[in-house]
Parts: sequence; C-alpha cells; structure tokens
Amino acid sequence: MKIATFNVNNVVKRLPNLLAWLAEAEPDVVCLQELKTAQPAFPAAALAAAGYRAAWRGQKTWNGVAILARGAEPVVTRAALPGDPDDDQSRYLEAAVDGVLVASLYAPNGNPQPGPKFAYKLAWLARLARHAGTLRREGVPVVLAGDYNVAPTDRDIYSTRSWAKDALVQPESRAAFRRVLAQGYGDAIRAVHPQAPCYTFWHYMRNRWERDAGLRLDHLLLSPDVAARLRDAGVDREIRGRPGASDHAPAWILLDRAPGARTRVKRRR
DNA sequence: ATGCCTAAATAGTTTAGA
Repeated sequence: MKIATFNVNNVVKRLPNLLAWLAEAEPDVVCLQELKTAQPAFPAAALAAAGYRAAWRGQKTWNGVAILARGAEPVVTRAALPGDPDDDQSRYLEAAVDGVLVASLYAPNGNPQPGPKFAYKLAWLARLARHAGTLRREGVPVVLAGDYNVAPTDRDIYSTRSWAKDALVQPESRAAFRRVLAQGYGDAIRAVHPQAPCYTFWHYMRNRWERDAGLRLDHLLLSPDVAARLRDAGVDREIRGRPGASDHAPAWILLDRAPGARTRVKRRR
C-alpha cells in the first residue's frame, strides 16, 4: 500500500502535472493540499477517469485539502480539525481507507512572525497534537500526512541563514511539531532516510530548485502499528523540475500488508 | 529591510505563499 502526500498548489491549474504523476507513481492513497479551489470546482471527474475516488474540502482562493483513493471510496471521518469551531479554513480532512485512518493536513504557514498568523499556526499545531493524541488512544492505525509548514531540524533546510526569521524554522514551530510526534508517531521519511536532506519544497524565487536550495516541509507521521509495516519511503523530487510544477514535490511511504489482513485469493477454474 | 517568483482577485496593485 503506497500512501503519498502532495501540496499541489492549485489542483485545477496543476491538474495535468497531478495526472501525469498519478499515472507514473501509482499511489493507492493521495493526500493533497493547497487545492486553492472552491468546493464545486474540484476536478473529481478527471480524477475518477484516472481511477481515483476522492473526498475533498475546498475553499475559494486559499487552502483546501483532499484524499484520493485508487479504486476505493475514502470514508470521511472528520472534515475539520477539532478544537476551534470558529476556524473555517479548509486545512484538515480525515478518512478511512483500506483499514488505515489517513489525515490530509495543511498547517498554516505562520509568516510574518511574530504576529497573529504565527499565533494561529502554533495554536493550529497544538490542536493537531491534541487530536493526534486522541487518535492514538482510539488505537486505530493512523497516517498524518501533509504540509506541516515546519522544517523540523537544520538538516531539513539547505541553509539556516536566509530563513532564520521565517516561521518555518522557529524554535516554537519545531517544538509544536515535536509535540505531535510526542503523541506516539514516527516521521516516516526520517525513519528510512536518517541522513539525506529529502527536501519537499523549493521556492519559485532565486533559482532555488536549480540550486537544490530546498526545505523538508511535507511529512508522513505514522502510528506505531503503521510504522511497523513501513517498507520504504521517499520523495519524488523530479516532479518539482517539470514545466508548470507546484513548488512542492510528492512524498510517499510504502507499507507492507497489515498482519492478519485478508489476502485476496483468485479462484482457479 | 526588501527583493527575489507565482498566482488570484470587490484586480490594474494588493495579498498570500513559504
């Protein structure tokens, strides 16, 4: 089972790039962020033609998250992050797919900091940590996938100097990310690649892609039962270099079959 | 301290992204 997360930076504008990647990478489940599309404008028909059924929560101009499943219906369990009824930004969607609870999340960027946007980011991540703890206590297999807008350590950024004041690398942002992990989750990319940078984002500005001046902002956090099934993980970085690309590249995990899972047996005739 | 890119919108400059 292959689960991927991809900040598409406008799912309508980026649809050809998305479809090409789906055909090549063949993920079973995809978490999308930054749809930047109102709910009715989501390209559900084009994705269905590609073999994916979808659940999504759109929003005009900004934000927006989706979960795609190949040949299966994602069963939505939550369409908002608990903890603030007044938060109407489309940043969280959660669905059950093939025995795994998958969350597609888009944490606030938080710039400029300090300020109200940074406070919203930290509060949002605190809500995520609380909810991540709730899911652990429910004992279900969980994958929290998305754009956390946090480079967790200095290894996750090409140079700390030019980003020193950025919300993505602040100690408070990193502590907020660690509090999610502390609920009992593992960082899948780092588990497989402890040393390699594994950037997932390269800014459009200043030839950051050509210079490989990236950041690792997109993460897949796994509950222990899912982590035990982790066979491989990676970043499809070449996607970032294509014409009309998003500024993010997809990150993915490959899971072994769940222990005790029913195997499909083809009857011989 | 700001520009640097990219994109959308009570658009023709402003706001947001990260």
